[in-house]
Amino acid sequence: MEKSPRNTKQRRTLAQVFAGADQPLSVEEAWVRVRRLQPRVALGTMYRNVRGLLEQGELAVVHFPGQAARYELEGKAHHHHFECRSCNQAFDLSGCTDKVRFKVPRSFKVHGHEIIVYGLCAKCAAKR
Amino acid sequence: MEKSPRNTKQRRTLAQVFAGADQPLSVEEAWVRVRRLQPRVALGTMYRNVRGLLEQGELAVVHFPGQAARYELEGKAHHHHFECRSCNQAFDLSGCTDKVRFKVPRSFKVHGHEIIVYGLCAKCAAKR
DNA sequence: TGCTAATTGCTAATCATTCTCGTTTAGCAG
DNA sequence: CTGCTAAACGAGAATGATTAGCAATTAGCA
Ligand SMILES: [Zn+2]
Ligand SMILES: [Zn+2]
Ligand SMILES: [Zn+2]
Ligand SMILES: [Zn+2]
Repeated sequence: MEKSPRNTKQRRTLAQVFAGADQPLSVEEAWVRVRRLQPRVALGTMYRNVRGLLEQGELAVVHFPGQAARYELEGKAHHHHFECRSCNQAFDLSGCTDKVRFKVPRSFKVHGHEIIVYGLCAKCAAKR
Repeated sequence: MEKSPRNTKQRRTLAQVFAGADQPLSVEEAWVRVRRLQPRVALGTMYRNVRGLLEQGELAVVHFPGQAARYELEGKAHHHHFECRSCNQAFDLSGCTDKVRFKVPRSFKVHGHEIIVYGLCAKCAAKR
């Protein structure tokens, strides 16, 4: 009664690209890399497969305000991100304040949270 | 040499709507409320004026992963937001864990942070 | 080798947001 | 108060990211 996700060439290539990425990739960024290994892949297929891998828990989504969604391999420990406002790069921040309980009314049900720290990365901070 | 922003009726109404809002509003949500006070306002004008108020520092933007941007009056005390995953509404959470220090490398320059707590609001939590 | 449903490529359709352009109007000089 | 002009407006086209529809292709299995 389960689904039977097919092991297609394009899905394999996509997973391979994410496995070899050193930073979260947008769907189009991933598309560019996939096409280097296998031309003639449709962008729509990228979106479909990213969603598939996401649902299978193989990818995690990383959102940066005002930008297209990016994805990275799932499986890292709970962590958050730092966004450089100059070069726009994203960095992983290990750990979490754990105290993310806030004054959420008791009638609310908390599922999780997301934290983004903004600023300048080492390189960009040095330039000024 | 400065700009001369005109005090139009639609800009006034928009500011009034945000002043009376108890939660961050998307441009379309604001549009609905504006039209209750003044019909025949174009959506494009909403976007124009939101951007204007934003640039004048009268509004602040709040981003929710995968959703349209929301805006609220600038100048409130430091706070964060709760997003209901059922009805999609945004709620203000007062205060902050303050312990948001993380292990950001000392060479990085921190400007600020954003925290979003996900879950179900009181109403939606009750329905199940 | 053959069958069939999952997947693909392509295109059309959404959604949020911006842009264009002809018309209206706030703000100001006369 | 009257006119002028550039800012702002309304309507709708354009853009960029993402999703949906559909006929053709193909992975997985008998
Ligand atoms: Zn940087
Ligand atoms: Zn955390
Ligand atoms: Zn709710
Ligand atoms: Zn805070």
